[in-house]
Amino acid sequence: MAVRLADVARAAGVSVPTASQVMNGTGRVADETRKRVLDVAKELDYRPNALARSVALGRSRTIGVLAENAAGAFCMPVLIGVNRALSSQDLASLLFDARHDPATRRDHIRHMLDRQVDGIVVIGEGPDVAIAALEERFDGPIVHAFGPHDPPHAVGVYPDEFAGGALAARELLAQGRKRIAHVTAGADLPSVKEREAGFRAALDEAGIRCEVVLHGEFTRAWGQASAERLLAALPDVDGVFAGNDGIAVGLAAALEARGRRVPADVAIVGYDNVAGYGEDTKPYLTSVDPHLELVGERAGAYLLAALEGDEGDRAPVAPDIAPGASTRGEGDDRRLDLVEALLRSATAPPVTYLPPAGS
Amino acid sequence: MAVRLADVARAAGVSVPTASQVMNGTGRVADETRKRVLDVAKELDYRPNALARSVALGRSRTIGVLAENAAGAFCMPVLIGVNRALSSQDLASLLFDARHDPATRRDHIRHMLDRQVDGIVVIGEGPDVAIAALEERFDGPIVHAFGPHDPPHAVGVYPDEFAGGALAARELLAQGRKRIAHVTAGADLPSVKEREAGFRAALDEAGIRCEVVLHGEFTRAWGQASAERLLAALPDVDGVFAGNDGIAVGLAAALEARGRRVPADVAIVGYDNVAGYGEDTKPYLTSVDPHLELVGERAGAYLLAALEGDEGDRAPVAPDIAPGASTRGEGDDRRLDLVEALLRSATAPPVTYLPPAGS
DNA sequence: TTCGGGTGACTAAGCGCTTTGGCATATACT
DNA sequence: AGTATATGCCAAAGCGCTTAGTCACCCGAA
Repeated sequence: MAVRLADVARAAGVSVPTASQVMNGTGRVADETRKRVLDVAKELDYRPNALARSVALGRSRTIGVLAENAAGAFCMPVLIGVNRALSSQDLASLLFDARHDPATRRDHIRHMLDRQVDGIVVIGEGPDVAIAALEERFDGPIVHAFGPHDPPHAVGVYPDEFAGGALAARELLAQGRKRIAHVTAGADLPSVKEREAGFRAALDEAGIRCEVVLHGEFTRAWGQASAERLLAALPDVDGVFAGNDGIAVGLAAALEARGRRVPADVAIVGYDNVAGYGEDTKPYLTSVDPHLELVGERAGAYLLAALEGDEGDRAPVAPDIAPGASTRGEGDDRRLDLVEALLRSATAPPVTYLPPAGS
Repeated sequence: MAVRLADVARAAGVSVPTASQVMNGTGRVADETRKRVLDVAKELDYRPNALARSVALGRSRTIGVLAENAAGAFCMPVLIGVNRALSSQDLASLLFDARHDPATRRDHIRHMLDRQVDGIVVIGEGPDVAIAALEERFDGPIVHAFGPHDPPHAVGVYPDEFAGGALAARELLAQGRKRIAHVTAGADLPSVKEREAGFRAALDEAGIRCEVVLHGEFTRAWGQASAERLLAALPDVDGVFAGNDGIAVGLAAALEARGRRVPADVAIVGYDNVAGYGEDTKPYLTSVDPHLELVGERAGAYLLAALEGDEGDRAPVAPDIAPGASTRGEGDDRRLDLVEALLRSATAPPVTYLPPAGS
């Protein structure tokens, strides 16, 4: 079957421990011997059995990733980032999806601990993960990416919501907007609070007030519904920071329906940059991109550091602005039809797929 | 530290092998002893070390999932399905993302084989995965979910594209449409061929012809551009099957811009149901939903069966129609939904997989 | 009373790897 | 020459678990 370390040792005329030391670069081995072993290993294409190694070492070089809701739009980018960080160090990740279910979540936690994961990344909510893990006598690091954590048992890596709010403000300010509003979700959500605080802070710096804040929910329907209230409260509004892209799109459409041109009359900044993820397009919506991949990558990197005993970097991840037509318009002055704008932005590359021969 | 089987054995006053047999339900153990061991195990909250077990057994109860492009819209649903199937049997999955890079892909294959995966699921392209795995002396099952495979080394589980095309046809027929067209991507793509064949077959059954077929690419831009040609070729077109949702929304918008009302004048059916995935919305677009989660689940189930030595089910996965306003009308939100659909479709990558071409 | 068979536990060996400790041999020094 | 020191390798033990093989025991049958 597979090539074992014993095979290499035999072929190289050394003992198994010596071969082991060569493979790990530990212990004292003569250069000449080392080379011989390495040559033989390469010759035989020796591939160490990571499982056995893990048992001997007591470390699996595997981390568990627990997604609260894998189907959600925010999970994949974070997951990709986590994996990128891990694979750079030959770690692998076991993925579990809790599907918002406490029982499932607990099962998965037990399961990953049974598999001796060295650490845990939680993507999304994951309440009580740290507690549950502790109850199972888990003593590895736990890091939450993009979800609240339970200090002091776990740490978290998050997008910088405050900075994101500030970016949104600066985008509007850069377009010369003065009558500013914020349409967002419930004020009880920490991310909502942070974004709003950052938004206000950046406006303050410029000596401009946020005149209206409407709290609702993170849906397109709310964005649409908010338009009327917004116009009633601030008829000459010329810049809106929407709490997420759903709100932004709903609001934009509803404003257009009421005769306000976007961005000529009202500039709109969204949040999350969902449209921008995964492909290069010139989108309609200007949106704050929280760089979720980077959040995942940082979370993974933090875990790597923690496994080495170091204190990793868990600074919030700086967002970016993804410019779109909803604040910067187009070169010409003509009315921006939402659909037309979207269609104009269609720059998807052609399909260049060829089926493999003979399949 | 953790509780070992030895701890349980000692506390129960038996030897380790006896305890092992109790935990596995193997061997002959007196009922009284069995009960005592189990009680002690529960008492101590014994959790077997899956790693050590794997080494002893030579099976890791872990499967490797290799995504060709995790960031793509089609990956996550499949992945979720795979995981669902696996977790039902206490298997876990190691996730790797090849990112379209052959070198990365090969690295990941080696890596997962090093970790002694019992089987492999490939999501998306994954050319040569089977070959590479074989070269590494891998002898476990390999199943491709939603991507071409290399028979006879691997098997594939795919959405039923033919049936999907037929569904689209029946949706249009059910709405009484007679002047039918199909706007799709390049005829060299197997999925395009299958969908078209299914579409034509179902139309034939009703004695209706597909009068125009336009081949382009899987983009919104092509959908938009196709409108003019479509109207030139078939001015009184009243039903269109679009090859994917991107084409559908582009076409819908362009038709609306030319004064054709959707669906009053022209009904449109898309494919992939990207808008419907992951969130509850009242969609604009009627779309064929290929049930990618189910594809993943079936692929996982197939692997499970293969690991047991059985021949699993690899029949194509039947699609469904996800009804929307573009064929069945209704909804003041229609235009708004179109906007959203466009936003979403901005992230939809082209379909690049092979249908079950008799494999 | 002895023998065969069934029962229920155990000892031994093995999975593939790692680490510790010790023993030769070679080199350096008085 | 004889002691110290360094070098290179290996035997042994260990990780936590599993399986195969063995053995003591108790029973009923002859």
